[in-house]
Amino acid sequence: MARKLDDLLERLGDATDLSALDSAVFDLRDRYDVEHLVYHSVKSSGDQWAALTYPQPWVDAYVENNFQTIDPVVLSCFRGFTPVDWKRLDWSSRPARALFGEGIANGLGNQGFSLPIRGPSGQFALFTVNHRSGDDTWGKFTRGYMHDLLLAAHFVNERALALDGEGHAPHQALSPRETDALTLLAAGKSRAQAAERLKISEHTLRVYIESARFKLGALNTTHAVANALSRGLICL
Amino acid sequence: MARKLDDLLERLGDATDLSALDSAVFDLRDRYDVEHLVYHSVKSSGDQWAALTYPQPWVDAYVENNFQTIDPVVLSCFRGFTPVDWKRLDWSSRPARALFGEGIANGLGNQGFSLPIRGPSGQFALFTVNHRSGDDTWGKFTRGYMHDLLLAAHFVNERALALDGEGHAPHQALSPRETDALTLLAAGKSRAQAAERLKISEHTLRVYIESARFKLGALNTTHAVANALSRGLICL
DNA sequence: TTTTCCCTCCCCCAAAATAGCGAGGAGCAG
DNA sequence: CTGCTCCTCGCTATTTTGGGGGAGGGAAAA
Repeated sequence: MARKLDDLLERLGDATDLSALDSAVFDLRDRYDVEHLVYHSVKSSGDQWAALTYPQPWVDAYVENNFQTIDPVVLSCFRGFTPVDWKRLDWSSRPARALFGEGIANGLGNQGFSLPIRGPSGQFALFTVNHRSGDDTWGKFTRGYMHDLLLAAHFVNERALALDGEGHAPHQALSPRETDALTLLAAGKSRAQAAERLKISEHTLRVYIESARFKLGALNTTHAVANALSRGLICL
Repeated sequence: MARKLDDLLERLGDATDLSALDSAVFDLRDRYDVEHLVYHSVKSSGDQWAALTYPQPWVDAYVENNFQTIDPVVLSCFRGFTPVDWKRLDWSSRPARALFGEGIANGLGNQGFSLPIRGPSGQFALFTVNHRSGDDTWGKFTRGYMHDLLLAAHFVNERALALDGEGHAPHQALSPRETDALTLLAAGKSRAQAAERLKISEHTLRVYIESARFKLGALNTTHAVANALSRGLICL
């Protein structure tokens, strides 16, 4: 069963652009005979984008109305790690029910599960399998194909995030002291506290912060820390 | 081949404590006949911990010397999304070479690949496969078992993060305005500039920053921005 | 309906960060 | 040796933030 995936995963590994991903997603949908598959980059440094099989009117409506801010699937995935089965979510709130109804009206299936994936700079994406079936059929389906689709999802996600992240700046390295300084500031220390911790004068610390700011092209300390964090130059 | 994993994945899904994970990791190692398997929670709101088959002396040395701050594997995974093959990393720096030599001396294999995984609150973990072989054997091994082990890795990671995250407060979400404020500050804007951008008074903006600081338990603006970034609450 | 958040605005003053000008020594590569 | 970066320290003045009070309207949930 998993072998059914091998050539596809191979293709994904070699994918150099997003259209290859897109076609892979369509291919996956046909192989597993589900209603829809969606790869959706919810939060990213660049533009949001997606590789999906949803009908365009639904996508447009979703984007225009900023549905991701009320979609229980997105919200739940965003604060979790594990795959989420749609039917275990709380659809009780009014906007959520409206969203679900709208989806059905636009050709979506009533069942689904979604998988959250994160990148190093706060990128956040979803991979969703959408299907039309009763609860028992759906249960059998998830038991049978969950592993396959998760594996596929991870590959799609990895490839997508990698492609998405390719443009990111070749970061300038910080000196050890600069790293120390920014790390302490990111931890909430004031300049005086950080200087004390590093056993140097506050003025010296200031020099490090300024040179780090310069190297990172940052306008102030907060900006420098934010940059360093999102580039992985420091960590909390 | 993937069927070899089914019962293990089943077991993992039901795992309710870390020892179950631990035994699963040992089980995995035996099935695939590799040198070592490592699940390592590098960054987490709680304590760092791991489920691994490395010899204890090596683990102790690693922790004591804070090797994760110079380990190319950790550093590379931290700024990436995709699985990393050890031999494609830059081992040219002196401390890195020393680290590698120490590892070999402690019984580690010379080959490996590692997979980064992230959780919603900035948790960051690694799953590593370590093996002793020549480059060609290793190439065959990765081609043959990569998919299996990735799948296993994801399951271990998901389970581990879920267990790890169980005690953590479901961190308080920021209000839209608070998110806006922190996002602009992270982009290097001053309070005045951010207020202008949001078309509100600077006083109002300050209220948002303060309440965000309070919610995040941050000591100052920089701290709040760093927290929000690493928790994925804002992005650049 | 009441409560609870969220958004918006205002005051004052102390504390902290930023900007500008400096200086010298250590270590390493060409 | 010369130039480079890194590390260390000093001063003053200005700008920005932080902490402490408030207050009212609106929307959504309990």
